[in-house]
Amino acid sequence: METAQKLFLQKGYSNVSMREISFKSKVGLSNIYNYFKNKDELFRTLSLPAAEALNKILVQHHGQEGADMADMKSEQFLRKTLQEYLIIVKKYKKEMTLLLFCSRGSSMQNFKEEFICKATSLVRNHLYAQKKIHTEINDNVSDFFINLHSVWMFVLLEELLKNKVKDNELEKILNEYIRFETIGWRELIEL
Amino acid sequence: METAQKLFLQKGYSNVSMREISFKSKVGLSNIYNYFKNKDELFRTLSLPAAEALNKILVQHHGQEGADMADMKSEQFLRKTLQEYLIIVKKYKKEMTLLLFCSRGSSMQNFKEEFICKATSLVRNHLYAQKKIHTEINDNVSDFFINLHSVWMFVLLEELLKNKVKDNELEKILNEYIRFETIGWRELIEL
Amino acid sequence: METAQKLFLQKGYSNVSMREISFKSKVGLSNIYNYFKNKDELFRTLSLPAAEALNKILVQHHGQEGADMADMKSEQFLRKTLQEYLIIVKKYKKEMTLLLFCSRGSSMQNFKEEFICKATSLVRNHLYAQKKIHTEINDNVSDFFINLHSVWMFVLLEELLKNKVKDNELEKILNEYIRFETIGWRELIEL
Amino acid sequence: METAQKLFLQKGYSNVSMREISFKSKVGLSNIYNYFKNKDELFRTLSLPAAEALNKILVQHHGQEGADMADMKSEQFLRKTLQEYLIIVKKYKKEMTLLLFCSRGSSMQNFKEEFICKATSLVRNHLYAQKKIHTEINDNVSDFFINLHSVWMFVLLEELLKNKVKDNELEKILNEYIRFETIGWRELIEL
DNA sequence: CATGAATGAGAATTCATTCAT
DNA sequence: AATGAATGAATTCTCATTCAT
Repeated sequence: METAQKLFLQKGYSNVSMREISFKSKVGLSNIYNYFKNKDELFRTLSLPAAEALNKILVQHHGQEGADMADMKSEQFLRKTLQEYLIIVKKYKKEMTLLLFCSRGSSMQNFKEEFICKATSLVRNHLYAQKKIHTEINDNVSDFFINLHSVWMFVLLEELLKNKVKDNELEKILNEYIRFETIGWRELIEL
Repeated sequence: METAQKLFLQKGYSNVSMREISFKSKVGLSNIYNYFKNKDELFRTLSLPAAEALNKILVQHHGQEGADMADMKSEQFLRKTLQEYLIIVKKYKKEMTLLLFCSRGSSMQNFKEEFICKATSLVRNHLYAQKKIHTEINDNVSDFFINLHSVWMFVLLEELLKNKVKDNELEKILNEYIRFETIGWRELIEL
Repeated sequence: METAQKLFLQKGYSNVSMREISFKSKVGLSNIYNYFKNKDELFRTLSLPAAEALNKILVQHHGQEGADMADMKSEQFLRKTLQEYLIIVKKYKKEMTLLLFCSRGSSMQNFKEEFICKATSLVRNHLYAQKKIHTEINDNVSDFFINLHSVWMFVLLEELLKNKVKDNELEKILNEYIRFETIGWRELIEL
Repeated sequence: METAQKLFLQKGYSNVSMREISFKSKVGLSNIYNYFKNKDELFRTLSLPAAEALNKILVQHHGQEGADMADMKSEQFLRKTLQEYLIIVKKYKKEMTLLLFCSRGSSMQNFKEEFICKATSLVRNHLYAQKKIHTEINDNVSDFFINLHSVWMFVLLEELLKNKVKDNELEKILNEYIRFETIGWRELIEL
């Protein structure tokens, strides 16, 4: 599994052959198949923790909707969400990288797209809920733009994954991001 | 070439075989090799216009630096840059898609990353230049964040490529984007 | 195809590997795949003539039902049917053997069973039609027994395929078979 | 053994892997090899009772020849033989099915053919013996036809094995069969 | 009596590419 | 400019069997 992880991280799912994993790990090729049914299963096992963690966030956010969201300010909501993501990005760095950058060809290749899709609709719902409360909000923001920002937040995570960012830098980056987003949205929504 | 383009767009470079291209185009398999040395060359030929157009923008921006950039305001600069991109995205829609989404496995697979890298450093230089002129600017913005925004602009283009956006929507989206970015940067830079 | 035919006849579909066919035919393993998509397709191509010929008989018999069957005597019907089978058994000896004895593992493995099933229902219909005309017939023959005889006729063909029977013997055998069947049925039906 | 039996019955010898037997029976894969040297031996053990019972019949019939067969009438002989077969078919239903339908790939795959061959020669001898006693018999019946009937009887057993036949049906079927065969042979032999 | 780990040979199939004509 | 035939290396996966403990 170690070897497989290393290779998948280096070359991506499709460009790593079972032979190579076998050879470099010194585990007999057929022996691998005693532990993993498939090349795909091997990969899935390796990236599962990241996938589960991400899905967990989604589920939790679903639960939150309603009651306590009423008085939640945009900025706080954003910061909280980000922190949740950051924790798992830190915890499952390699698994996350596997899942987001190295899964093409595997059965996980659509995970990212689907996740963003779900996450976006969550954001959209959050926005709609706020509109109902704060009726003065300008709801004339295109769906495309909402979706774009959802992708952007994901891109932020991806870039954090790619670049090795130190802890003190991280805080600064996050503050920049939150300030940027907050003021931007305020401008658009004409709050 | 038509057939190859269609197939590459549908499945991505690695998942299209020369056999399939030959079969569906009714051009003899070995005959293809009379025109293209490689599968890779075939793909490169197909995506070249997009690559060239993107590079051209980069070169032009290099030339621009200095003289007339002095009095260029951030917003105008952004709008102009965007327009340049949009023109080629519109003109080379398919070639662009090929280049950005379907090139994995080919020798063009790193184009996107490298391009963003170059584009980023251009943006960075622009910012540094502005700092020298407008000394009141707060230059305490992390490189990571500058890079992030460069990626974001690219993501915008990608999303425009993915989603079929009508011309009237397009204008709205761009305005949202420019307003958002402008106010965000102004906030960060404390202008 | 020659080599494949020989090997399939000797060992049956599953026990012949593409490697062996390649090796013994001196046709490059991958080259075989330029002509046949599959091991299965190779086999199907080889046994197709037999399958088509058999199905053709079935179709023809369907057409016959009704009008002219009224005055057809059992013996004549039997003889005619048999002759039709014999012609194709003779013509497609190897293909037939392939289809009936060597197809396990291929997509043709159920052909025999399905064919017998269809053939049986044809025989049953013939019998029912006769019952309506000759009301004195004892219709108290079990379905099992009718089915059995359908299988038996097929077994006759199979045995003819297995044993090398000379033409003069063949005639004798057929006469024995027809006499046997005719008197047997007459006895059971109490005609 | 239970699991193996079930699987072999479902899929046939070659299409069941030791892994699957091990997994479904919850007996460690290598532990199976403590009891059975081979996959083949496992299968043989499972189908042995059927094979032995069939062979036993053959041996008994060998002994019988001569003395008491003199005054045995064809019909009685047939009925008696059939009953012997039916008893073991009933007793070793599963083992028999294994042996006759699921043995391809194992060392028992030729059992059926060889058994029929032996059985046929026994029938032939019975016929020759009768010819010597009843000199008025027409001995002009082809060997092929004799063999055919031997196969047919086996096919009867096979069909009984395949179709679930109730006891009352069984009796009727057997009577039909015996009447059919008796009158048929009488016709051919011109008795 | 049982287990977990390992093995090596072999299976079908794919693919980019080449070569002679 | 085109064709048909061929190639060789690679890929994923399967399976019966063995071995040390």
